[in-house]
Amino acid sequence: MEHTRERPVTMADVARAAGVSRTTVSFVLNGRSGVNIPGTTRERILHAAEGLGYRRNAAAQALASQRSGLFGLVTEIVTSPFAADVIKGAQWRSWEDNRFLLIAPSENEQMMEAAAIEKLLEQRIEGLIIAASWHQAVEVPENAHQVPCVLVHCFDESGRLPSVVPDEESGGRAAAQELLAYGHREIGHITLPPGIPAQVGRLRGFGAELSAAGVALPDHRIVAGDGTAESGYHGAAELLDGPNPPTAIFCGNDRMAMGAYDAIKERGLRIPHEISVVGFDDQQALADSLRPGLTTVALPFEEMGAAGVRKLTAMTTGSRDTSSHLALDCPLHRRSSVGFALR
Amino acid sequence: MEHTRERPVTMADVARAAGVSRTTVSFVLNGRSGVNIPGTTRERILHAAEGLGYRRNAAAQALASQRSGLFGLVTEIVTSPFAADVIKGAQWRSWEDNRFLLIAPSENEQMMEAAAIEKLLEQRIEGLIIAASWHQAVEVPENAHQVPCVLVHCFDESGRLPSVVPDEESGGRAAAQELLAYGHREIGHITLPPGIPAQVGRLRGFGAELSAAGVALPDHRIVAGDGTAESGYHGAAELLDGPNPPTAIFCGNDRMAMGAYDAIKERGLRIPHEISVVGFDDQQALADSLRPGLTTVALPFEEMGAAGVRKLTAMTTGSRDTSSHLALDCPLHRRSSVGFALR
DNA sequence: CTGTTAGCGCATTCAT
DNA sequence: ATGAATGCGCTAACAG
Repeated sequence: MEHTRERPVTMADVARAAGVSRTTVSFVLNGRSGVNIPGTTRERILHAAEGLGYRRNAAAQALASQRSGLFGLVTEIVTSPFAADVIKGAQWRSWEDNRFLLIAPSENEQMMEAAAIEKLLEQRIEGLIIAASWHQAVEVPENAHQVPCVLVHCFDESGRLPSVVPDEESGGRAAAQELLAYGHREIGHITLPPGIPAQVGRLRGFGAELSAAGVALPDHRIVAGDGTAESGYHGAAELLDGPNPPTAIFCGNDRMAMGAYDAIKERGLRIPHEISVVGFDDQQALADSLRPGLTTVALPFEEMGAAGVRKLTAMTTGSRDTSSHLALDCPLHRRSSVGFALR
Repeated sequence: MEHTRERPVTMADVARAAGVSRTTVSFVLNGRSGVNIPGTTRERILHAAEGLGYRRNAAAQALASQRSGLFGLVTEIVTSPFAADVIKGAQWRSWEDNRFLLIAPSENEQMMEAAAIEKLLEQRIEGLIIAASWHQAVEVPENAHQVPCVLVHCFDESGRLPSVVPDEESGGRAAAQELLAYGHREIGHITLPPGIPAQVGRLRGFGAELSAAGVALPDHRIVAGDGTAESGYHGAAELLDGPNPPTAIFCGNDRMAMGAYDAIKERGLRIPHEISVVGFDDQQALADSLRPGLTTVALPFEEMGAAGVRKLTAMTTGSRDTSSHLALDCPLHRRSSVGFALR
């Protein structure tokens, strides 16, 4: 281990070697526009920098220019299985934009989140992304407002902060289209807790698409769930035990689909031969353990992360792109739980 | 959007408000040890900082102290499905250590990797982790040596750099234990390309465990694969079509297990009732699409990421922990492809 | 134990 | 077009 600790070469060194001033070096190395520097001088400087092994010092540059080139992302990285995808999208986009992304865990405790943001602010981030683990209205910590901020997979009540969310309706429509394509016309739905964006959007999109195809979704075919496997089990039981049971069930999320599977199997029905199931969320670990594999609607996490950064970039470069609210499509992820309708 | 751009509060401001010098403020705010400052003075300073809304400027601190508090991680984030887990582990550990982790994509092109590291070095990272997407010997770019560096999921030929790798043998043993527990004694193995660490270790551990249980693994039960599904198909075919076919097959990786599934189903055999299969890698997307779910050995990515950071921390704090090579256990991930032996 | 002084490496305004 | 001067906010000797 011999990281030879020679004094690092600075711009001054380069300037001296090239026989020009530090200013000139700075201009050349940063490709400053609006300045015309003789080609030979340019060459000489570049060559000297190369030869000396000059490397820019980001901290010094940040301090002097008051721009860190950093974005921050706060998310529940350790507890949320989705966070990784948001990070991936945001990270990739940041890198492409020639910026680094600083990640800080929030883990849902309001205090921790503010503290995490505080640390990011110490790093003088130029923009902040706050990502939630489920589509909801959030209370943004006060200190988040000290820098351009965009919300991902959430939004603030007041609507002042720009946000990137999944288009839940598009997901509902995708689910409906799939079931319709397989000939289903007797369809049931188990909802999420009433009022939350996911519940409202998924149901609305689903209902609209069915309706457009002339298929009814009567009230008795819509049973209320609460997002748990338990409620999925009971919801499915209710749908199946009633008169004229549906040939397909669209579950508001994968966890409920899991419960529905149990109720279905308990009744000796086979998926997808006798009944089809579509979930929502595309939770790997879950769809992984279900037999047969669950066809489900995915949330566009990676895209949301990338879109968040893109919006931030637009904001920090002053482009008045305050088309604040972006909703991204939720694509269907086919596995094996949808089959042709028997009736 | 009114991020009021007042002049940020500096230490000088705090010092003035508290009626002390900047040095004293610096000492107090950084909890500098070995200095005894009157409790009242401390209070006064802390209070002033709080009141003025002082926030440390990381760039300035980094510049002056020559320590950035940053670690770098180079990995194939966009193309490798495993990278996210390494990042998660490393990110979490870094945060706990009060450091930020800077991520840079390598995507396997040697040139890009050096360039990525170069950017990290501009940020004056204090340590670097290079993570590979498969267990291999790597050629470390020259510039990586300018800072403490640890390799994750790979190692350098010369053995000079510390590394954290999976204990492939432990994985082989885990696979053997599972099959033995289910009563199998006629077992086949499809190997990875000969010579690579994963091939050597997995086979060795597997063979050793069987041998310890008095079960033979004759040469004709070991067929050479190359890691592709195609080779898994052919390998399984060879094992099944020979005289005295095995009741279980341990595949060197999940992709080959996938191919093996095809050969098995083609011959009318049912998994796990008539034949058991164990894979290696625990590739979500793959195990996800296989029916029945594949029981497979997982690589400890998250742990490796965390261990990498821990090692880096030890190195940068001077602790002479040059117990350079760390190998972490590979645990079995049970799904549904292992059943009781018929014979 | 506290304050004074001098950089850290770079950007930038203002002369030349 | 280039160079000199100044400051970004903080740390770290060294004095007092």
